Formats: sequence, C-alpha cells, structure tokens
Amino acid sequence: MSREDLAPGPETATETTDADRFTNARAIRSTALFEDYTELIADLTEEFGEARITDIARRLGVTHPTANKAVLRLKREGLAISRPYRGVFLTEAGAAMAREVKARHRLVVRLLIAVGVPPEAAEMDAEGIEHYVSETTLKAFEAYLDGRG
Amino acid sequence: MSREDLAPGPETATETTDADRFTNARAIRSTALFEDYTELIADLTEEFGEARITDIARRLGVTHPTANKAVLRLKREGLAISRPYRGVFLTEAGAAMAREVKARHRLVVRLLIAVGVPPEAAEMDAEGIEHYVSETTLKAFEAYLDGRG
DNA sequence: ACAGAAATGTAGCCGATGCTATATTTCAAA
DNA sequence: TTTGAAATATAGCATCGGCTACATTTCTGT
Ligand SMILES: [Mn+2]
Ligand SMILES: [Mn+2]
Ligand SMILES: [Mn+2]
Ligand SMILES: [Mn+2]
Repeated sequence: MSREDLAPGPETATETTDADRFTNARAIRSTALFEDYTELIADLTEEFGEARITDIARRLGVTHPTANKAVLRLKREGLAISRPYRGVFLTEAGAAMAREVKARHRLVVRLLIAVGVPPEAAEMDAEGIEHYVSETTLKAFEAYLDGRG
Repeated sequence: MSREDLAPGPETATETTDADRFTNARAIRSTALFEDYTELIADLTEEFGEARITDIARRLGVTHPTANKAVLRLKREGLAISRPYRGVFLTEAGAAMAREVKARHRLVVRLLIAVGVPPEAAEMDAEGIEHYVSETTLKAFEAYLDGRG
C-alpha cells in the first residue's frame, strides 16, 4: 500500500497540489530580485535623472560589487542598459516591469493599511509580500479597496 | 553636494530606511525555506508518523537529493534529526518553528479570503506571503478577522 | 532467503547572491 | 592641471539551492 492510496478524496481533473504551490513560490523567488532592482532604478532615475551603482547599493543595503553583479544580470536579461562607469537605465521591458511592480507595491501597502496594519509595518512587510501577490489577488484587493471609499 | 543632502525631510531619531526594508526582506528570504520544510515535516509526521525524504521531496516538487541536502542544513541548524535511511523528525526548536509557521499560514489564508480573494488563489499566494508577515501585521490580521465574526 | 524495486545517500555540476580585496576610471578641489 | 577622493569594475571566495548520475541500503514479493 503506497501513500498515494491514502486519503484519496474525490479529486477531479485539475487540482492544485502542494508541489504546485511550492513550485510557484520558487519561481517567484527567482524573479523577486529583478523586480526590486527595476523598481529601484526607476525611482532613482526619476529622482536624479539616472541610477548610479553606488546609490542602488546604498538603497538596497548591499555592497556595490553585489549591485554591480546584479546589474550585469539585469542587462543580460534585457531589462537594463549601461556603459562602463556610467549610470544604469531601464529598457522598455525593464520600465514595464518597474511600473507593474510599483503598482503592486502600492496596492499591497494600501490593502494592509486598510485592514488595520500600521503604516510602518505595512511598508516593511510589503517589500516581501508584493512579489507573491497574483493577478487574481490583486484584483480582489482593488475590489475590496473600491468598496469602501 | 551629496545626495543625502537632497530631500532631507524633518527626520527624527529613528527612521526606517529603504535599506532597512530590503535587508529585512533578505533576512526573511534566507529563513523561508526552513519554514516550509519544518511545516511540511510536521504535517507528514502527523499524517504518517514520520517524514520520509521521498515524501518531503514530492510534496515540495523537488528531487530527493535537493530535499536531502536541505535536511542536512536543518539538522546542522538544530531543527531536525534523522538517522541514515530513516525518517526525519523535528527537534523541539523545529517543532516550535513549524507551529509558528503553520499558524501564520492559516491566518494569512483566512485574511486573504476575508478580503475577497478566491480560496484557490489565497492558498497559492499564501505559500509565499506567509514568510513576510511580521508579528505586528499578524496581530492586525487577527484583530480584523475578530471584528467581523 | 533472495532478488529486484524502492528509498536514501553522495558526488559533482551549475547559477544566484552575498562578501572582501584590489584594480581602474572619473570627478573635483587646489 | 594635477592629484587625491569617489565611483565603478573585476577577481575570487563562500553558501545556498537546484539538478543529474551513480552508489548504497532497505524493503518486499516470491
Ligand atoms: Mn520587494
Ligand atoms: Mn517594492
Ligand atoms: Mn511557504
Ligand atoms: Mn506554508
């Protein structure tokens, strides 16, 4: 008797397994860093006209070699461009990601605050939560926030 | 003129910086895997009396060498114990983490559903979100859920 | 009791993401 | 214009968390 035989339940065609959920979370984890970088580069570009490696590193709380290496990956993925010893800029794809992430970030913060989370904690937790909020959940957040003025 | 001089604002003694938030998220990211493992090992132990590597791997959607290596790290951190070719068991510390994580998991799912997220999406997203919900936010979720019966 | 199947373990590869230490380049002050 | 400081780049190290391939041990059916 194998374990799959235990507690079979009346499962139909499609069913979300534990593995599906964990696999989904792993996939998201691998893109979360890019999301944070693009969002940050967009912010810095708006503030200063460009995103310098030093500023990226300081805002993220990492050393500049770490930021530099991450930017190399961003460039490799077509999300950013830069010339040696100069600022980093987003490509259209990178800018699109930044817009999408920023919208998600703000919505998550708003939702958290709406259900009673103190703003400081909302901002703190949102930095991690934002990456795991699906399109479906995002819509639900919007609907919830709309339905209260 | 350095950039710290720009937009200084009337900041007082303690202020949460962007770096603080990202550093917090990175710290959590490094413990999230342990949280999933301990929660899962607790589940399997309850269901089957022990947690076998094969079952852990299948539920997580990874290969068994991956699960095996993770369990080695769990043991190194004092969260689990096991003998060769035998099941994995949580230490008291591991069991405590499992209880804490499971409570957080359930509360996040309940909150998401309460604000209108479809149960399927709530379960999916919670697998990632759960790790980033602070104690403060957790309390707020509880208060919110209490105040609606 | 044994053989084959299943489970577990180990070796070794890879990329991501952090770090320190050390070049190299650019910027800014004298 | 020079030169020291700041910024950037690169080299090299470590750990984590995935994988495949292969070895070993345990379990199971005959
Ligand atoms: Mn983030
Ligand atoms: Mn963000
Ligand atoms: Mn999880
Ligand atoms: Mn969970």
